[in-house]
Amino acid sequence: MRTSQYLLSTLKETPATAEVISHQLMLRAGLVRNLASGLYTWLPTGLRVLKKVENIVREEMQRAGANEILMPMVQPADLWQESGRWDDYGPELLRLNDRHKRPFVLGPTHEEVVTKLVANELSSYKQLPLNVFQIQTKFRDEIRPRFGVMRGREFLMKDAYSFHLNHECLEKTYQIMFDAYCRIFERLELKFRPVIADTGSIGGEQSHEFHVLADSGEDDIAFSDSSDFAANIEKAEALAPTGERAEPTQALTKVATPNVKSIVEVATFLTVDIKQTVKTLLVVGANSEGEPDGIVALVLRGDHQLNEIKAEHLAQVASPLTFASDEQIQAAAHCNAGSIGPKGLTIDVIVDRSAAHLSDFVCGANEDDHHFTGVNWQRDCGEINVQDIRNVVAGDASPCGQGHIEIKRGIEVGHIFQLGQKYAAAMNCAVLNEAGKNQTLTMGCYGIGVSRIVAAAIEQNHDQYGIKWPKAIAPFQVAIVPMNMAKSARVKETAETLYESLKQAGIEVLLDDRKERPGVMFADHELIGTPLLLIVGERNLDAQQLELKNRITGEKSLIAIDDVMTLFK
RNA sequence: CGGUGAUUAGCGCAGCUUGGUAGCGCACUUGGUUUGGGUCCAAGGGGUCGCAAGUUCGAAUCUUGCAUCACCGACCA
Repeated sequence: MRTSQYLLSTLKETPATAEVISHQLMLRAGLVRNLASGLYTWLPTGLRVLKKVENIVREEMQRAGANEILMPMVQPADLWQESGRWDDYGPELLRLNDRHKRPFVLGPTHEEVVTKLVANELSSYKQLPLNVFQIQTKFRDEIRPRFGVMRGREFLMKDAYSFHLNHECLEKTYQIMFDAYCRIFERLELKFRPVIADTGSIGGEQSHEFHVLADSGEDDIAFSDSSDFAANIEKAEALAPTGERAEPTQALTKVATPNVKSIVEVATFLTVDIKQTVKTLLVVGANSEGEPDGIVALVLRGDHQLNEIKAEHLAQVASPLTFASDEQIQAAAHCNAGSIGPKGLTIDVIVDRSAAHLSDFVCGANEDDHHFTGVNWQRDCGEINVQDIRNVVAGDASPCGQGHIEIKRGIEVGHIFQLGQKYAAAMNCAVLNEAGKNQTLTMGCYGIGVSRIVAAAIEQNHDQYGIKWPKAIAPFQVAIVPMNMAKSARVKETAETLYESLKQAGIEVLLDDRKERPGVMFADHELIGTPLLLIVGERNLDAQQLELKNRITGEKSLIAIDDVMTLFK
């Protein structure tokens, strides 16, 4: 490709709306352009990278035995009603009507469509297992699109779905996909970790996320400092403190705490360690059918944070988690939010393991501007329901039994699930088994955010001058940068000859034939991150040499023109 | 969904307080100059100042409404 024919579209200045480095560089290097909130056009350079990521993913899926298909992006609503997700999915699901007023959705994922497909196509256990995948645009009407293509509303995703007669067979494919994912991210040269994850709205049993480690990531990942345990913080278990709870030593005392509301204020006012306080959160409860019903109290140690995912998995708590309104708080606790405590509440109380381990602690007195000190669970509150409902924090004992927790940020670029029979059962996806009986299939599903990987790769690979692409996904393998081509016939001829021979060898080469000053060219190529620059100039031509510059290492060296092709062997 | 802020040329911004029909840098066009790290000089082109209504002789500027974009939050107990 010649820059004179190419839509390079680099920007000298950073657009004001771009917050994270990958978004800034994607705009500056001319990879993408914003169309509307969360919607991006891919320019030639960005598309080249996107296609390379896509191809690596495709190759590894095929190597793992998956079949590529392509399903429609627009899906009939009745499929979603059949699976139950028409009601469950919420406003992220963009719904629309066709000209006949028939309801459709823009596909945020394809479990329904693929389950329907397989239900129709398969009839015998002999056809199992089957793994199909597609690489396709998804649409999710995100609450808050941000960070460019990192969390766009429209994005490119690889989604695979496997079908099995039983759970053992699913486990095998799940492991094959787990390994395929590791190979993909290794080929992409990204620093990544598989982590244990929650299954979220997709539903199902076991699940792993694949995270690219970067400070700009949106997820907290909990690691053990002495094993390979890693889990999304949503899922990382907080172990109960070891040892017996200390015996009460203090008398229960009610103290006035005028205008003292937050836990920090309480601890400061009473000069106690924040770890000797508990906070009580009131949330909407759930009845035996899982319908929202009543109010439930959740009690945490003052310095801990509620883990909403863990809380909403509890049978007594409504999902999604909803905090009680001020009126509901008054009705349940007879005081304002700043003074609630577990003692004397008539509603269900669920106590976190760490809070349950305290003795002689401080809590609200369920009376405005008053707290209790010297509270003890058994003595003052009776039997309590203890659960794990907090986020782990750095330094906690690792749930794997080895070492302690460390927390890092990650960008979720892949997610694999053991779905089980949720969709197959809802959509009647079954085959005849060996006994000639109808048997519902067991499913797995496996996603990779292809467009997000492009952003994640930049987050991990950049410097002050621009992007430093991993070799496997660089938009071009090499750029030819001629010095003063307009004035020197020799430079022009050498550059052109080199360009032709590289092109013929199938190498992705960009010839910078613009009439620009060297500094402009260098700056542009550093910005878009081409790994190798071949600099053609009068200076070295007498010796039949070129300058070779490595974008990643910054090394400069001289190379004989005749040896250039050896660089690509 | 709540809060905050922004919206003036392709991009980054000033002008608004104190109303008089718009400016700077970069980019772009033309000519010259320069040529191994974002040259320099000169001359140009480009804006219904987000949209609508109002106040006024007169609105980018004041008022009201709307839209879009972005950031923060959704842990206050």
